[in-house]
Amino acid sequence: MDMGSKGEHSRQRIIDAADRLFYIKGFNQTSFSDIAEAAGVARGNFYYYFKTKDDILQAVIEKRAEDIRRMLEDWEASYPDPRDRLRRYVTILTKEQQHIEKFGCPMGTLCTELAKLRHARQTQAAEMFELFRCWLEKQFRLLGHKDDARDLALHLMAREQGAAIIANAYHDSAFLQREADDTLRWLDTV
Amino acid sequence: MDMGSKGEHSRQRIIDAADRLFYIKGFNQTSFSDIAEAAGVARGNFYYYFKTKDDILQAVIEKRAEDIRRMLEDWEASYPDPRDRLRRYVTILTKEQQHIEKFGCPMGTLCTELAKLRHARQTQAAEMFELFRCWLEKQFRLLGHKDDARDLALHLMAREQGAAIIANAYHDSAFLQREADDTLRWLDTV
DNA sequence: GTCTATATAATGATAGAC
DNA sequence: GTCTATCATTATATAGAC
Repeated sequence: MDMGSKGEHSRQRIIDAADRLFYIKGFNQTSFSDIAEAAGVARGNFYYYFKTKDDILQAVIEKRAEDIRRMLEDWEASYPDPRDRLRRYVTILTKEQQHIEKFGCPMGTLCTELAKLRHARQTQAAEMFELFRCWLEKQFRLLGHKDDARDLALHLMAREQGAAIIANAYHDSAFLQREADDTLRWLDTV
Repeated sequence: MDMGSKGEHSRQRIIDAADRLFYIKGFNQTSFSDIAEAAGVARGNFYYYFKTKDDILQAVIEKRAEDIRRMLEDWEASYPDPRDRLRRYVTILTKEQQHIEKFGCPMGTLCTELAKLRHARQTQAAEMFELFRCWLEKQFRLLGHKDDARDLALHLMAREQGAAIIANAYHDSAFLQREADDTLRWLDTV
């Protein structure tokens, strides 16, 4: 019941800063000093909230998952038509153009990095994908797809990831837009 | 003309070891000690061949580019039909299943990491993609595509990258196979 | 809860003997 | 061309005063 205390504020600031830095610089390339500085917290005080780097990674993943859940709920409330919901998903590429071109997809790049690190939180990070997969699958089911709803959801996610990788490698946000348009056309045929 | 000397052997062993480790562990996560150990070279001796970590990254990128060029030449020699050549490209996903599931695509993951590091060799790494893009574009042109050959090449690359990301995140090589099959069907409609 | 100071290990990189 | 020894820096992590 002490949510307004300085402590909780510091904790949240650390998570927010880590979330941003993990995306921009990568997990392993982000030091405690980087996070502490960005959060405006003394280095030593850091360990009052997070004992290990694994702890803060876990907190960041949980935060991102929560953000995703909230976003999907918003979309579901805003768009009654499942097809419009799927379209909204594709439109991430358009709305996040600038970031994707520079840093790729937050989910995709984190999972890629954790896989190479053979990090214990790898599975947990992949569950961010699962949130999207389940939600997308549900929309495809509402459109009448039974056996292939799951495959369609995974395929749609793969398209977004592929577009993000190429756009990031080439620093080409125009390509991102073309891929988004192409995916929207594909959606109409499904 | 001294290609059989011990020196050149060491240099090549270092490059080969770095190539493998950069793929498996990532560039920044691979230390000089890791490479030296894997190559069977003393840590100090390392600097006789490569002054900085940037130097060895450059050498690895050049090696990978050379491997790609050779592979594309082989494909061109083996398959007279441009459509078969495009199919061969898609089949990478099948042949490299095991590696992709564990470590993703060597090109894609390296470009992603260098982008986050804001590394100077980022552009050079992206030229590995360019080798594929040019070659794929040429095949699409041979199939009669004029204005959209370039876009088709980029789209095909994005598909492979997307499949690799999802397969890596889920450690699911069966998905990789389904995406490969799906892409082959798409190729038939182009 | 917040801070300074510090321990400890690993990193990229150098110097110099052989 | 190969090696050992070492420097400077940075990283994660801890101790303890306030």
